[in-house]
Amino acid sequence: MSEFGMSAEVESPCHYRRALEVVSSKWTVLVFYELEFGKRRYSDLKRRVEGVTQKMLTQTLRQLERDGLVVRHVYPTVPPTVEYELTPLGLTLIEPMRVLHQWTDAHYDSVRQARMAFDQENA
Amino acid sequence: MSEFGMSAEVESPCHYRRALEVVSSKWTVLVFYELEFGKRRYSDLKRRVEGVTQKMLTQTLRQLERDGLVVRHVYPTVPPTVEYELTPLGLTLIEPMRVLHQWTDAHYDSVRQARMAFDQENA
DNA sequence: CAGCATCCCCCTTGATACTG
DNA sequence: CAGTATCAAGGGGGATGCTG
Repeated sequence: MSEFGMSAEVESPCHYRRALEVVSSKWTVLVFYELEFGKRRYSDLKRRVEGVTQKMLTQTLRQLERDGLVVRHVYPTVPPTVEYELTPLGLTLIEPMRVLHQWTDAHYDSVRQARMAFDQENA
Repeated sequence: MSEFGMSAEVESPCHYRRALEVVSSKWTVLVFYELEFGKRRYSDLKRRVEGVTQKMLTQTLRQLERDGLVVRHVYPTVPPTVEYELTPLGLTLIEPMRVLHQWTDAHYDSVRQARMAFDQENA
C-alpha cells in the first residue's frame, strides 16, 4: 500500500497544494478525460489511455476513487466486469478540466516554439 | 542539465499529455499563482511559496521560462536583482488556472471527506 | 477480465556547500 | 541576492509473473 502514495494526510501549510494533487498526475487527467463521456470498463480505459500500464491505471483509478471523483462498479460475472464512472463530485470537475483542455488546444504550439527557442539559445 | 527534466522532446503519442506537463507540477502551479499579481523577485517567491527549496524554485522558474510563460529580468546591481514576470502567453493561462482554483475552494472539503471515508473502509 | 505482488532501476528531490 | 554544483536517498514507475 505504501506504493500507492496515499500518505496519511500530513498537514501541509498550503491548502491549494494539497487540493491540486487531485489533478496533478498526468494519468489522472487522461483517465478523467475518458470518463467524461460515460462509464468505462477497466480494459476499455487501458486500451484508450495510450501508454498506461495496468499498474498505473489501477493506481490512478484508486486515487480518483479515494478522492470521491469516481465510483467503481463490480458485477459478479465470470470473468469479472468492472466499470468506472464519475461521481456527482467528479462531474463538477469536468468544466475546469475542459477549460484547461481548451487552453492546451489553443496555445500548445506557442509553448512548443518557446521551448525550441529556449533550447536553441542555451545550446 | 539532466536533472532539470528538460528531455529532448521525445514524441509522445498523446498531445494533451505533453501539454499538461506545463501545469502538472505542484510547484509550477503555486509559483504561477504568485506571479498572477505582478512581477516578483526571486527571494520574494522563495518566501511566499511555502516549503519550496531554492533548487526546486529555480528549476520551476526555468521550466516556466522555457515554456514561454515567464520572463526573467536581470538588473546589473550589486547584489543582483532578478525579477520574474508572466509573458503574454503566461497571462492567457490565468483564467484556466483561476477556474481550477475556484473548484478547489468549492470542493476540497468534499474530497477530504471522501478520503477519510475511503480510508475508513479500507482500514 | 481485472487486478495484486515483487523486484528493480532511475529520476526527482532534499541537503549541503560554494560563488559572482 | 540569486543562483550553481555535487552527493545521497527515496519513491515513482516499468517489467514480469501470478490469481479469483
